[in-house]
Amino acid sequence: MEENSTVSKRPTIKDIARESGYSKTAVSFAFNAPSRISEKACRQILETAERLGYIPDPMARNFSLRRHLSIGFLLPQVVQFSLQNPYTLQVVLGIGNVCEKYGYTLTLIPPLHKSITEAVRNAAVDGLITMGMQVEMEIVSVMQTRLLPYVTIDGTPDAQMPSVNIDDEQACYEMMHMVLEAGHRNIAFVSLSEDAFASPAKAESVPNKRMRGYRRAMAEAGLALDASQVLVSECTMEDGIRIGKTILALENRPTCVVAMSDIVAIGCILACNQAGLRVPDDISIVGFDNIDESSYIVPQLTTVDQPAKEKGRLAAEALFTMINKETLESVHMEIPYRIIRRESLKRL
Amino acid sequence: MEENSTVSKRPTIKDIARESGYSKTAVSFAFNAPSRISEKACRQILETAERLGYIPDPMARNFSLRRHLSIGFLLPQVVQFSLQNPYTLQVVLGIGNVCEKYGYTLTLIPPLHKSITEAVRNAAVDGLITMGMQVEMEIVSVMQTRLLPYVTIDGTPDAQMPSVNIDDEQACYEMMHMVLEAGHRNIAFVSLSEDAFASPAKAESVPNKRMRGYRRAMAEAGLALDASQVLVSECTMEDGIRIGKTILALENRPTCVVAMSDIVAIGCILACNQAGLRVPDDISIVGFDNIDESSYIVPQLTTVDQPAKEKGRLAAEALFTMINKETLESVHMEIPYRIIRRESLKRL
DNA sequence: CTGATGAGGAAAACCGGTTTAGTATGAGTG
DNA sequence: CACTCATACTAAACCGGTTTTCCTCATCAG
Repeated sequence: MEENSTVSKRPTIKDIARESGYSKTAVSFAFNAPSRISEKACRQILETAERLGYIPDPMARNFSLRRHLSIGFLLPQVVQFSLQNPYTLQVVLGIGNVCEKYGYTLTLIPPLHKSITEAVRNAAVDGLITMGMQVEMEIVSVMQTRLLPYVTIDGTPDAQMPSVNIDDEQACYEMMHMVLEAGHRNIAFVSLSEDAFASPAKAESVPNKRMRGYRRAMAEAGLALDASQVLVSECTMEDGIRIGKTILALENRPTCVVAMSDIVAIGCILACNQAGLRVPDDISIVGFDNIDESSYIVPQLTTVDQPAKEKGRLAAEALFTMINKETLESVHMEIPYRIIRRESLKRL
Repeated sequence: MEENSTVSKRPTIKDIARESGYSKTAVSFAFNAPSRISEKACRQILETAERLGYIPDPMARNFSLRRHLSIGFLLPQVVQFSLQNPYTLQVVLGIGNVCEKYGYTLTLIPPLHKSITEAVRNAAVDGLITMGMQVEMEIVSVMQTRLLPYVTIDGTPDAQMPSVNIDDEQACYEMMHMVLEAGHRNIAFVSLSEDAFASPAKAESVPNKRMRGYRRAMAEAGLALDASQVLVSECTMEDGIRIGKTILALENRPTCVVAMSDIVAIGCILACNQAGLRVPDDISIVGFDNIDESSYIVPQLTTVDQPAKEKGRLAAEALFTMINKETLESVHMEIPYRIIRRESLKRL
């Protein structure tokens, strides 16, 4: 049943060709290469297009030109958590700025109910940026099969995988060193959970690298490792609060909490406040990331500053280099970090 | 010069058809409707696909199926500012959650260097959510011409434009009323600037609606309007600081600042702190939005709570309703707000 | 034995653009 | 005048899938 009176379809290039008396080719040229047709033809075609309300279908154009004009960011967690984590948000901002510069859109790809692999199979993008990716993951082979350029932030460097990182092991080691120097001996260490699409624990993941830094510092200080002092947290303030409570309930309460994420550290501070403990007088807390909030909160948080926005920027620039089929100057980018000592760490 | 040895192309459905000895149709069925072919054929085809590393081209599929599986969010400002504004971020989160639920991606569309109109013309999405849009804007006619469903948040309701709003005029009026009740007579009002893609000032834009609430409250209190007390700010903390400094430099310094955005209000608080003034003892400051930070900051901010995430959720749900060609229950959604009185407003 | 039915699969049309290859015309050149 | 060349344009192929249409063959009821 044809109802083209009510369900009016958009006009296509063919309609404009017919109506204006020119060919499809001419119409295409009128929009994309006006110099290749006469002024008169161009004018007539554009006028016809205007009259019929013709706008070239972006999907058809992109399909024909084999491009998407968008790059994807694979959210490490559900949307809610990913963007609520200020660190991740800064990364997204860094990526977004570069997209803007190149006239691309930024597609946020949540792990679909189906699976993250399915999401990557279907992603309508020219390239992907991921966080915490390791080369053994299934999605890596999907991206490779699709010949889709990709870069990982906070992932495991590999010949197959361009990456942007800081020296996580050393950063964590230095932080621990500072805490130990300050006289702490009973320290709770709050590690990061592996990401949503994590594969079997891999020696080179960020959580593991930091863990190595932790162990090294502990060993150097001659301290034994105590499994009950190592906890794992999601990267959310809620989970930080939960972890904080857990720590406060430990038999042998630590004098310092070293959290691998500021947002978790802030959650711990809140938990302490709720429990009536003062930071840092009753307990010291340090974090990692140096998000903006860390300098606002009372007490100001001791943390490791890592330039999140810069990570995003570098990853995106690298991705565009690959999209343009140029070769990367360096496949593994390591950028500097900085230990920032503030009020939340007290000398014992 | 053919270099198919190195520049290997991805296999297409045709290659799988040839290689497996079946037709393109059969291959398509193997992936999308296995029940329509024999088990044996399906097995052979999938096996061939696996062997050759075939993944159906998402672009081609989407093109053929006339869909994108993505909805767009038109960033009201450059990426940097949009997402750094916690209010906007909450809106994005609300939208993102819904996308996740429907298995769609969320495309962030920055105003391209070209123009925002160009961005909308080219957007590869099934629908668009915008902020602060008014029906006279050029992009509205572009979306209509493209037959692209759209919803606006904080825009001007119109028969042509589904919208999600609070009652901005009344909310602002009530806030002003409370400030006047508290005894303030010398009040600085910090209005919002119109959005990036603003059209000629329209009576019904959010900034204007709030301004009406402001005027009504002032009139009721029998106060004359003083143009020097009305300022306009970008929605960034930096600009908030700038505005704060400007206000402190006014000859006749106000006893209260009413800002139309918490992030600006917070900027004002910082400016006061820097100038050695205490809030609210030396000057009261109130905001609008009730972002999370407003309850953390010292002093806690008096503000209007508007459910940003809920706005995003409603807009996205409405958009999906339209994408599915169902009819909206209500085209103009107005949701409740709440005045929240906290420390930053002092009774004179 | 015959005709109807349904399953399995192939050919071709289609989605809406871009691009290649090619044609007709007129101007310029030796 | 014949030949080249540029201009302005068109027809058809192409991008890689999906979907419609149709064909063949086996099965089964009458």
